Amino acid sequence: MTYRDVPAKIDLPLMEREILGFWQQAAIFEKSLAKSEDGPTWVFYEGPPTANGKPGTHHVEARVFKDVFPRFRTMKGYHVPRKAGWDCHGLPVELAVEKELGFAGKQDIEKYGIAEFNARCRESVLQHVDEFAAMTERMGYWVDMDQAYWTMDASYVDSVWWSLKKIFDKGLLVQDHRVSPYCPRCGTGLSDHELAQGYEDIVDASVFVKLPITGGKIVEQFPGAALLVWTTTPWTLVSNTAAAVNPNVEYDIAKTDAGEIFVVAAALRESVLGEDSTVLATVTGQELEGTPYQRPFNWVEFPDTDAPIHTVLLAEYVTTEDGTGIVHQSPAFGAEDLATCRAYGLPVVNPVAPNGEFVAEIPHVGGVFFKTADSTLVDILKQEGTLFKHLPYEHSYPHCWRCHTALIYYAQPSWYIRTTAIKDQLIAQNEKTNWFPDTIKNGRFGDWLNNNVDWALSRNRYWGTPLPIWRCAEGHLTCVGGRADLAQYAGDAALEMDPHRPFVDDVTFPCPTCGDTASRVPEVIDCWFDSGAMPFAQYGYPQSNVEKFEASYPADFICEAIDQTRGWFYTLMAIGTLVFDESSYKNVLCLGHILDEDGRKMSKHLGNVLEPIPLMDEHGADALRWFMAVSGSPWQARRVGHTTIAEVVRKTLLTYWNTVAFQSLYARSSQWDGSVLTLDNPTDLDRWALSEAYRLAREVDEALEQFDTQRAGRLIAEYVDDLSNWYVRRSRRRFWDGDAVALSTLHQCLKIVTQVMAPFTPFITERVWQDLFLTADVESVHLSNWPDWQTATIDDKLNEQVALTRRIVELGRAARATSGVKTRQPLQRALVAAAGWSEIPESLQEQIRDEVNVLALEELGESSELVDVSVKANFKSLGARFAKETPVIAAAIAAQNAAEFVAALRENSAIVEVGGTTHNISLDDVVITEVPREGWTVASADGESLALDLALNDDLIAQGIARDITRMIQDARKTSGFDISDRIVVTWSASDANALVALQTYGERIAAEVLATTWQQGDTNGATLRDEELGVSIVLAKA
RNA sequence: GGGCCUAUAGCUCAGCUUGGUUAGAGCGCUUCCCUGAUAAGGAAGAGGUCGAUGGUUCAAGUCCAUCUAGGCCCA
Repeated sequence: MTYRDVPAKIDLPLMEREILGFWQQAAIFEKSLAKSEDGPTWVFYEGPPTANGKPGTHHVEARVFKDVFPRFRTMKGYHVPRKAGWDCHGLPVELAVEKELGFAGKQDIEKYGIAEFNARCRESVLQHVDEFAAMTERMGYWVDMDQAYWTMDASYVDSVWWSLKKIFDKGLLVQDHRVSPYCPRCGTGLSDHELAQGYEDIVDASVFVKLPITGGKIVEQFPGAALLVWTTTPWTLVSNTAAAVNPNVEYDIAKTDAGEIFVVAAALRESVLGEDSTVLATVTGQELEGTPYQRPFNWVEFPDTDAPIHTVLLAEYVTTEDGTGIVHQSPAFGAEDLATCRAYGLPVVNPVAPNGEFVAEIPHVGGVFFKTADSTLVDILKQEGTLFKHLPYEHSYPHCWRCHTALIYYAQPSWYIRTTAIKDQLIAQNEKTNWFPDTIKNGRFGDWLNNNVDWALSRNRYWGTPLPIWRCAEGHLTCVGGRADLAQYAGDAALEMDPHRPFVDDVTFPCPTCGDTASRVPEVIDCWFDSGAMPFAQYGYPQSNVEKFEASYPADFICEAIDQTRGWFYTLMAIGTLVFDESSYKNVLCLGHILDEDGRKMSKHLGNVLEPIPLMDEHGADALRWFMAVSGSPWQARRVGHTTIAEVVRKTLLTYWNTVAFQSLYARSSQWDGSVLTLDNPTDLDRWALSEAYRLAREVDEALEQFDTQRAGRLIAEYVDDLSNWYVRRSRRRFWDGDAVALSTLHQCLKIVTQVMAPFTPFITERVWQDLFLTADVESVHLSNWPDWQTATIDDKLNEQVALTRRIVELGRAARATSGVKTRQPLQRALVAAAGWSEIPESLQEQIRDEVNVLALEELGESSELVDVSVKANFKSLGARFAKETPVIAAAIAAQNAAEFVAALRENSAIVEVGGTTHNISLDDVVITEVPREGWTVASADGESLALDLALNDDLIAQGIARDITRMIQDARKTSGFDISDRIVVTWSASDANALVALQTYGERIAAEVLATTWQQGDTNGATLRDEELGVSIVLAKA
């Protein structure tokens, strides 16, 4: 073991590239897995990024956390396999390819050929995966990309099919006609996820429409009465099927000042009909049920039925928040409408074709795009006198996020997973899950589960896992659980088949029920099912790797950004529960988003995207990683920019590096190489530094157990600062002397910091390990074990004493600053008052004397003629006892003669009298502050004080001059380019009497300090080093 | 429109769970000090109506309500 030369300056990005080479060449990641093979497994699942675009900085964020915890756990002895994964399927990939090929829609794809189109999709995925791989490697995210799972792999599809068959066999995979958002241009339904991206603010016509009542009590009593409905989608009036009211709401039958009679919700009457309207009667919604009315357009034919078409229905969801409290029902275009009308057995009529146009046979609007038809329809309503009011209505309406076509809520056949059937189970699984932060569990995610709707699984698209259901003309369904299963029905050719469209579409077989030919249904599945199936599909389970899967289910840890709440976090839990009756993860870390420097979301559109690789090439991957993990809370949105990243580098990483360089410099200059540690006779400061290092190892350990990287990072930063700016600063002399105990102590402390930092900043810590700590047994910091703090000595009392020492030093510096006497001028004494002072060991007092540059320290407390005592209330203690009376008691305490009061308190307990009542006051009830009397230079804070005696004498002055000269020579050594260990010859002369005394009296001390082997008074003609103020001239030469 | 999160110094953020009387850190700024880790380090200062309003309390940055602004998710 030898210390290598550590340069004071470091090019972080350059160093990182070297380390990447080392890791690869020495296979460190593989060794870290092999080393921990016998340890307990800590299961991590990689959420596959969608390979449909370039990676962004937000991908780095998630990957930092996905790397920190596995590295940490590995150092703690766990085995943490990390299998990479790529999400390959889905509309995003298709759209990217469509754009590349300049396609306008599905017709173009079919013309081009599905096989060719899907081949292009596959290529596109491969290209983007390469970019992700490059980013992943550059940032030092250790994940096995050679064994990555790809959701488009045949074995993966086999597993997905297997799970779908399990769900199908439970009766939970069903086809249904439901209303879902649908893009007429793309010709497919959209997932909720896609929907969210496409809301646009638009202005629609909102209309109040009269529906004349055609029978029943109301119209008998009030002839001409009409229902009044409100809608923002006039085009749906064509297929009006019913009107719905809330059974528990009161409705007014009211007359407008124009003499018309309407039924509207009582709560909305004034706002809709005007304040002048008069109420003729009031009924409940319940009483309106069954009231027949005349529909606005009678162009659509309804099938013959006994169901109550064009009457009033009851529906709890109707509110009186806006509109009229009566909702027009068109079940083909609204999920709630459909549910309400279904309950009454009403038929679903749909005059709009899948391309978004009204079918040709509809008068006036046949062949017109649904949204465009609004104005024509409003005009007709106006002409017929059934339009009551017409207002522009601004709202956000979903559009296709890619082609900006207005979406239509559209009833169409789709395949669903009936997740509502397992809702209670999902809620129970969520209860067992640890969320970080905890608020997601019962908040965002819990709400989502409570409002669970069935999973719309199918997509009428091309590049996706085909839905493995075959259907015959009779409608018998056969769900196939993999290619092997398919081969049972359709022959062995299926075994080797690419299980994508169009190949799978060509496979037919005799229906097992009736023998008719069964062919596959046309749909593919939502790609979110693919990623949610990764716990087993990544291993091709159950077709292969059965043990591997069983040993790694469920996961101990998953981590993604918060937008995955309803994405991957949900699909993982849902599929796990559907297939294995158990959620697939135990702990989930939910990250906040990364924003730009102005707090805006990063988007291509705004041009504020930070590209990860250039960012890391500028600041270093460690810097970016440290920033992500430590700056701010992981689960809160955070701003990232060049300045903020540069700052963390300077503050913590460079301070750490400087300390390492310091250690290396002095160890090497005294031929100390770290092979033998001498820790036998440590100083108090040595004991403190080591004790604090082990405390750090413990506290970082505890913080990371709670996934709290911010706390861990703050602890590390504090320790690095303590080590550098207190331990090293105070121990410099010992390092100059090559003190083996000091070198051993700093060696050990740095080793511990290096280890606890390693999960966060794997590059710089590896560099340091190679330079200082490399041994034959442990060739990488990432193969080392977490520092063993359990058996180490952590001395809390010493820590408190050092903390007090440092506070006193701060007071000393503050007093120096106000005194105007330079710190280089020694002073005779300082007086200190602080609780616990009497126990401060001599060695720590020495630190204070040295830092403050005084010859002696004395305790202030006992010499009462020098001190003023003040006493004030401790509100926390008094408040608990006296509540309302606290302020008067506090005032009474302040009014006491402080000196006598404190004396009484210290004797026993004191008494204050308020309004004739006496109260016992104890020491706990007050805060006592002792400050020196006037005439001293004093600094105090929080009841602790230091006072400087500013009196000077000749000797003190001489010592001050000696120190000035020392400093002058040291400066000259440096500017002359001498090495720190060069010995010198000093020739001096003095023109000032004081200086002469100082040089004579303290010459030996100065000589020792500046490494002078010869110290002589003599001829200094031509000296470059002269100080007129001091009256000193000096000639330096190398010895 | 609904739910959740956030708002503290010029900037980036702690503190809020468990209320206690001078609200902190880092960066930046001014002045000074120290100096063989030195393109570092330290001290002092300027800079805060702790988003707004109201409430609870002897006491509110901290608890409650409402509002405003931003973010996220949903509709």
